[in-house]
This record gives sequence, C-alpha cells and structure tokens, in this order.
Amino acid sequence: MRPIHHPNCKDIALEGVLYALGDPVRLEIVQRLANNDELSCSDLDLGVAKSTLSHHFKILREAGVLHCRKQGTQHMNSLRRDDLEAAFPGLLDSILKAARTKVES
Amino acid sequence: MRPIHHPNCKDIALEGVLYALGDPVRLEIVQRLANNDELSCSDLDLGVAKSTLSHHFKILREAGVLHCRKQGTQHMNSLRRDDLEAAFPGLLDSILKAARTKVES
DNA sequence: TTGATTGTTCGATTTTTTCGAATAACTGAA
DNA sequence: TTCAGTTATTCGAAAAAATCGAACAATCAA
Repeated sequence: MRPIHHPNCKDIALEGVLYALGDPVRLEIVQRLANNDELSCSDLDLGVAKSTLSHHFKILREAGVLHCRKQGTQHMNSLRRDDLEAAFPGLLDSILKAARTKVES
Repeated sequence: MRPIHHPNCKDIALEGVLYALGDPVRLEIVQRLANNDELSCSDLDLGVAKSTLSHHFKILREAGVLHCRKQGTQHMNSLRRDDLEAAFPGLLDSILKAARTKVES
C-alpha cells in the first residue's frame, strides 16, 4: 500500500476544499467529525460501499480537510480545524453552521 | 426552450450550493459576479465551450446561487446575495473572502 | 501460523462532464 | 415581413469521474 499523503497547510486550496465538501457523503463525514475528535471508517455507516467510503476519505484527506492516523488496523480521522482556520479564516465554521441550520429547520 | 427555473428561497439546499461552488469554473463565475451586478455568458471567457458554460450556469441557477433575467437575446445573471444570506447567514461572504485570500497570497 | 478486523486497490459498470453541431429566441436592418 | 446576426440552450457522442464487489494488504490476537 502507498503511504498516505496530507498536503501541508499552505497547499490547502479553496477549490479542493469546496469540491470535497460538495458531496453529500463527504459533507456528512465532516459534520460527524465536527462532533467527534476522531472517527474511523468503520464508525460510519453512510450507505455506500466501503471502497467508495475509502475514496471519499481520500478526497477529503488530499484536499487538506482531514488528517488520518494509523492505529493498528484502523485509520483514525480528524478534522484539520486549525490548518483550515489558518488557510481560510471562518470558512469551516460558517459551513458547519450552515449545515446545522439546515438540520434544525 | 424550457422556461428557466429558480428555486425559491427556502428550497436552497446547502449541498446544492457547495456542489455548485465546488467547481473551478463555477467558483470563478461567482467571484466575478461578486464584483459585477450583472453578467451575461458572453461577458465571460473561461476557456470552456459555450455549451459547457451554459451547463455551469444552469447548475448555479438551480442551486439557488444566481438569478437569471432575459434581456433580448442575452441572459443577465446576478448573485442571489440576499436569499443566500437568509438561507445560510455568512456563508457566501466567508467563501468570497476565502477566494480573495487565495488570490492575494 | 491462523483467523478476524480494517482499509485500500483493481477492474468493470454507471453516472457525470465536456464538446461541437444543430436548434431556438430575439433584434435590427433591408 | 423576411433575413442575417447575436446569444444561449439542447442534443448526441466521447471523455472523465464515481461507484461497486472482489481481491489484496496490513495489523493484531489467539
């Protein structure tokens, strides 16, 4: 298997972030990570094949939205809140807020 | 030709907006509309076929991001700032700000 | 070493995007 | 009114991307 890659902070691109969040499954993943420090793929049941879920995590990872840490057989994922805040101040918060707004209404 | 459709304010969905903005051509269109009250398709030269551009405008329109007004043979497009602000307060501003941040750096 | 668990990779299918050509809607001039 | 010019959409085919199940890889524990 190839080593997993994370872009460094300054290489996080807005287009990549918006593309990553512009998919309902990936947006759901990000919302759940906003409420949980770390989640593994197996913590999520989003109605897609596990190969597809793996693909979604890769998109999020390579966009710089989340960080992945190997722990045994599991891959623990967490939001790169600080890096995103540094790159695009206020952006993640406003999107998470918008996502909550929608659910509440 | 079919009549053009715009979702009403309460039917603007976050997923649709993020999906619409998660494409470089469409993000560029939105950025330009942020600086110009109205633009027609012919005002933009973004390096894609005109049929593709028409498709991008349709995505943005149906997501509720912009409004289209026919004026003769032209279709004048404008950002639905107020409706987006009502649906997701602060969201558009933070994205436009992020887009500017990137350009400046 | 074996079996169980967790994810990734591969190949095929389905869906989406993109393009150029044809069509439609409108305007102004002849 | 008809004809050419402008603007944008629609159509059908080709290219690109997403999705799935099966096979594979990595790790741990018995």
